[in-house]
Amino acid sequence: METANFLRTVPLFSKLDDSELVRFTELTREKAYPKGSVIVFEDDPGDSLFVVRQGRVKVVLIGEDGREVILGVLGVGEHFGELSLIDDQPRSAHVIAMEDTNLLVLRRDDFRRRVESNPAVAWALLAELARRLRRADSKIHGLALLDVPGRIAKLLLDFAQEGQSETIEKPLTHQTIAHMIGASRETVSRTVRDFQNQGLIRVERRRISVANRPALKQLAQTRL
Amino acid sequence: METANFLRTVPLFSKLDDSELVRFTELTREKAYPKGSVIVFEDDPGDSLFVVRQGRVKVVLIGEDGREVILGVLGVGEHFGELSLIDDQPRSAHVIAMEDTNLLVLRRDDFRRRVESNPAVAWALLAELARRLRRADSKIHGLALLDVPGRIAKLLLDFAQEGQSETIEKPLTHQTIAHMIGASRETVSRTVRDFQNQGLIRVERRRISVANRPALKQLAQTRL
DNA sequence: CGTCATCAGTGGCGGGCGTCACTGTCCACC
DNA sequence: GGTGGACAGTGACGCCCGCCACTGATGACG
Repeated sequence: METANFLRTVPLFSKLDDSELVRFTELTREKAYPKGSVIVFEDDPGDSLFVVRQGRVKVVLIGEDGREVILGVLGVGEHFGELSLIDDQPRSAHVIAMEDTNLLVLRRDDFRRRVESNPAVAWALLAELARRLRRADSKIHGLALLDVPGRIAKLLLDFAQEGQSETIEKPLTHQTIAHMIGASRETVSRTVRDFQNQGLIRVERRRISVANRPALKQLAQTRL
Repeated sequence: METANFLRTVPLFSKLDDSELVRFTELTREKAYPKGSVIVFEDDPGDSLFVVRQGRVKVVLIGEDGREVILGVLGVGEHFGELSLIDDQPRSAHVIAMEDTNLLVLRRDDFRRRVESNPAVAWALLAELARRLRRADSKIHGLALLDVPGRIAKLLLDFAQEGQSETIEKPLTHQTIAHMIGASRETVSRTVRDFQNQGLIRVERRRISVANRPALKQLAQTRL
């Protein structure tokens, strides 16, 4: 089955043997969300885990005045919603589709049973949460003591990292970047232009690539 | 045994039955760290889990220029070091004793074996990581869109929360607060004074108590 | 092929807050 | 009980960056 093959590529499930994988696929429903739709609301009681099958979503906190912070952008193969599933607390953020998106949905009870009967999944889940925690800490680090250029440099390096390549395939608008680093759109605009002029990055058709990695590292490094 | 009784009070272990608890205690070594000593170094390969038996430690990131960010302050009954233990990655931060401190130390392999053979521990660990992740996200939220007074208000409320009372027992220096919220000592000093003058908080002998919770909430709420 | 929405580029203004430099206070410890 | 170290309270200065207000570009869609 096709879904099973897809799940096999997701770290969370990759350690499972075939029969176990099939079990999971059977518990899965696929659902479509048009661009801009809200998939989960903060403070909702949450009882599902979602895996991105196609498209892209953003995890975002929104203040009452409407300002938002993007905690993360998730692409194909990434998942969200496990927190509420683990601790029964309400959802900690909104999740919104950035493009037309298809998600695999897993209900809590089903998932829990599978986790409990299969330590490999529990372990993979722990590893995933550990990874996120490290990233969150690193983000806090950046927000606490880097200026805007530093935060942007850090962001670009983070993205360039996970893509292996020097180029960042995800098209990011300045607005999105701004929300991710807690800055204004205008400042991002100016800074990106500066980076370009200094030859630190190369921009073509809304796609950014890293041109001078060491210099960016420098900026992202606790400089005043 | 005394250590067993202590472990029983720690959420991570509280779900265990007595025999299991005794097994854990047997794997435990107690170690003393004088005030100011570094318990773990960032980037070290880590292979131990620590539980605070007595005293207080801070989890801290330090930039090359020496500036630091405090990710958290841990008191009696709290633990750290599980990340490296889960994913075999190097430690993600320094941990430093803020007072003379006693820690229970658990080696990785021992702990892993116990986790694998006991789903209750795995589940408790998941819950703990989930809790931290939520807090980290909330911190990111604050750093990204609150000004310094807002961040301080938020911090005070967070502390007042977990202590149930309106008073914060942990004596926090302005410097420490500053490092926790990514601000300068001077600004914290001035802001605390302002809060006091406005009757939002009460300070006596380095102990802060919340006097006007709603007003603080207001400040901590995505105001400009 | 216009029309509208989304995104980007710029200038100007103002204020929040970091930094520097002291002064003052409180303990701890010899 | 004095002395040094940690902590706290100001004042002054300056700059980063958020906010406002436009002006372009680009691309989707009827």
